[in-house]
Amino acid sequence: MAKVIVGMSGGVDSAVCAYLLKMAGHEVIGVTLKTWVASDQKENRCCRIDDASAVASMLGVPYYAVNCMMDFDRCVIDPFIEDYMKGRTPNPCILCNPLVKWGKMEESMKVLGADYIATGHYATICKLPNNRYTVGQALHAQKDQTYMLYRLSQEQLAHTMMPLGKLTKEEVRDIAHKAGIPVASKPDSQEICFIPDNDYSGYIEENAKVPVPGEGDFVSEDGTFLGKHKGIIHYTIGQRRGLGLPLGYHAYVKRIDPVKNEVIIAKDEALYSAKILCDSLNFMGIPDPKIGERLRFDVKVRYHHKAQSAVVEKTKDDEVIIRFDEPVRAAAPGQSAVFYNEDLQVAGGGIIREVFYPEDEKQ
RNA sequence: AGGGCUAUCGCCAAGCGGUAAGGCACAGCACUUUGACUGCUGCAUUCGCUGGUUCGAAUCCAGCUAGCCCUG
Repeated sequence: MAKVIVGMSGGVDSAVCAYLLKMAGHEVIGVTLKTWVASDQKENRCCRIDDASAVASMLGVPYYAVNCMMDFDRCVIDPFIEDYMKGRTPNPCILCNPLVKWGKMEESMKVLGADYIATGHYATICKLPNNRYTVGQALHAQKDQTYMLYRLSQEQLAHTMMPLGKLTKEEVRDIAHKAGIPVASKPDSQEICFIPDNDYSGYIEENAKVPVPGEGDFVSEDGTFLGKHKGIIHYTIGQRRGLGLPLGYHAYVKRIDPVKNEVIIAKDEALYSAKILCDSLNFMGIPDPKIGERLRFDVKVRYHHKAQSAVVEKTKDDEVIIRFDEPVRAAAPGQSAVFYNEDLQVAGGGIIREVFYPEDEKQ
């Protein structure tokens, strides 16, 4: 039996995670990472101390709240805002997990003399024949969260447990109800935790430390002026709604040019790309490839994306070029590309830096 | 005052005698621990008004009204 730090958000999943480990005989300690403070505490969906502590006391386990707002601001919010200002589309959760959540839980683990960290993620931790750790797809594929976890280190994975990986959401809720866990019926969280009203641009405008780029031009791919946009932070690649352009066909954002402050508009069929470049790599199920090495994986380009077969070529230090068998739609710089092996385990991943379209290749 | 042009959903806009495209916006739904993302559904019995021609008109004709442009 081990001493386990359970990261408790205040939601059902992490509550059931703690419950299951306790029932299995582990010594459980609940920890909530306080990442940010909402003006209205009720709005905070990823670190509800009141709910989490209620669950902990019901389970009869020690409970601590850990302040990590400074780290969260520095590691998650600042890069998030900077990315948007550059016309990119970041994934805050992907940075938050290894840097803030695991970072703080590892500290707590050491301080409290625990052996493991556990979370309520829908994923399984696997140790491969090559002795490397990785995360494998959850049984409940719809809820699979491996995409968000690809940046965890070997060290972090080695002492992490994810007991929900082999359960469905329904089973988790069922367990919660039968165990009388207070948050059993709490709705699933969604969207980015620190922007509960989902107003990204409003959030960025309020919190940016430098002036937010203002209005500029919508232009077609050949540079024709199509209208005025509200500022590049309002758009992401592949977006259709909210453009306000009556062009007679569905218009989508194809690229964002932060230098010219332009948003380039195209039809859906022009949004497909078979080649992307990634950096900020993290390899999980395999060791860091050598430069020039080519590997075949199924690659996800966004969280809700079915992985597509592709060849990942390591081109230089911390850079890969991914060539898809079939072009993918609306790959967006700032999002992550995650590589899966044939067993749906994460081999690695990186952040998309550049997306190449057929017309780029001709030049 | 004379000449020309235009008048189709809140907005942009097809239609050119055969029984109202499309887009934007809006609303609802689905999806969601990245993207105010995506997808689906709804949205003019009616074409400035009044008559006329026709089996049949938003589409042709006449008059009226309004806006724009040119000439005085």
